[in-house]
Amino acid sequence: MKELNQSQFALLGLLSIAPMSGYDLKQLSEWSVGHFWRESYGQIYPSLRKLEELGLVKHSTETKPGRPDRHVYRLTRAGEGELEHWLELPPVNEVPRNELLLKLFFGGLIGPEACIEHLSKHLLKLHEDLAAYEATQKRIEKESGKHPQRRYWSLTLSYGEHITKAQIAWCEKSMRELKRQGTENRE
Amino acid sequence: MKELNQSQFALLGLLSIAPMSGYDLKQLSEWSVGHFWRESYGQIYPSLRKLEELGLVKHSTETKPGRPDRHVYRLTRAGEGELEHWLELPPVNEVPRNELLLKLFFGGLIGPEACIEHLSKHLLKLHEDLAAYEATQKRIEKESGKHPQRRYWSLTLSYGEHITKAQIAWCEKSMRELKRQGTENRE
DNA sequence: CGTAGCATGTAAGTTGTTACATGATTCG
DNA sequence: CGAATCATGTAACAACTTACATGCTACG
Repeated sequence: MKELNQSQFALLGLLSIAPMSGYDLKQLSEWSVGHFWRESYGQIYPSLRKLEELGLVKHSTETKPGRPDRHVYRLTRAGEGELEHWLELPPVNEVPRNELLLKLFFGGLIGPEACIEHLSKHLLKLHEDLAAYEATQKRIEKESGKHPQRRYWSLTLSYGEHITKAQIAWCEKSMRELKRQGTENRE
Repeated sequence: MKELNQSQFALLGLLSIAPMSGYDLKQLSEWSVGHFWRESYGQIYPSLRKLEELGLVKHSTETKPGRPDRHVYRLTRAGEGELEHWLELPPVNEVPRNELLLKLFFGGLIGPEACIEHLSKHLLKLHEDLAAYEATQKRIEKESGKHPQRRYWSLTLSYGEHITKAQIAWCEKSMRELKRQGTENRE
């Protein structure tokens, strides 16, 4: 009676939106929860099997000529129950590793210029992320104008926007400081 | 000629601050980089061995009566070189998983009250984090008033402060919205 | 005609956590 | 006297990524 892991609950959650194949799960997850949750096929397909063994999902096969078979999974009652139970449990958040910060922490060894270089690349990425959040917001409004959960989806996008803006501010401030330091030290 | 992994570079980095034992590395890392990087003993001890095999660190043993032996590791020239080379490479940042956001994304299944509960717990944690950053800032000033890298250390703390404050703002806003929604729906 | 998309899946390897084992000393 | 701190380490497991394998269709 092994417990499910986070990945498996994530899949149950996505299946609560609509019945889907493994391929669909990957696609949907990428634009919907992709900014804070990623799954690879190497996790998805074996997990779907296991969930089915446990009776939490079941699949039906759709056949179309000239197309690979689609295995469409849907939640069972038991699956819904498990999911809801898990959703109520307080979320456990570990400290995410951040390689940029780690490199900056040891920045003295490579000097301010190299650090500024890392930061400016990061800054570009952040602006792209911001643009992506806006695009996703629009996509949610279009593709699910009526879906009762769209308010919750916006909540998680709003998170992305908040912390991305905060990172932009931090990046710009840090780059200014490093530049100042660089010129001061030449005296 | 297997490449080193992130953990091993992190250890090299910490050893660049001062020669240390595995135990010391764990202690130091917790308060210095602990808000964005964690290592367990299960990684530290085997990694130190491997780094020594590769000639990137070497250890000497300190013996004190009535105390366990300390294996103090220090960087070799080769180790410094490897570290610096890695620091120059552009950092790779994967999307960190966030269980809180995942649960909120599916919040429709448990309702606004349960989501507010999750958020308020998170909010408490965020305030603790903020307090911890201030304490660390002071500790840095005290314990390393002269260390040339302390500006870089402050940079990473500043990151923590920025995104923690942004998260606090997001939490409060989200809680307000969920409360509004909860009362509106009763009509 | 090559590339991207559709669609499934596996195998090998890497990485990481957790719990365990040991044992002395110091502090309350 | 019990708990925390100092200090090392291993074994078992869990989780995750990547590359590979297959093969058809639609598009430019």
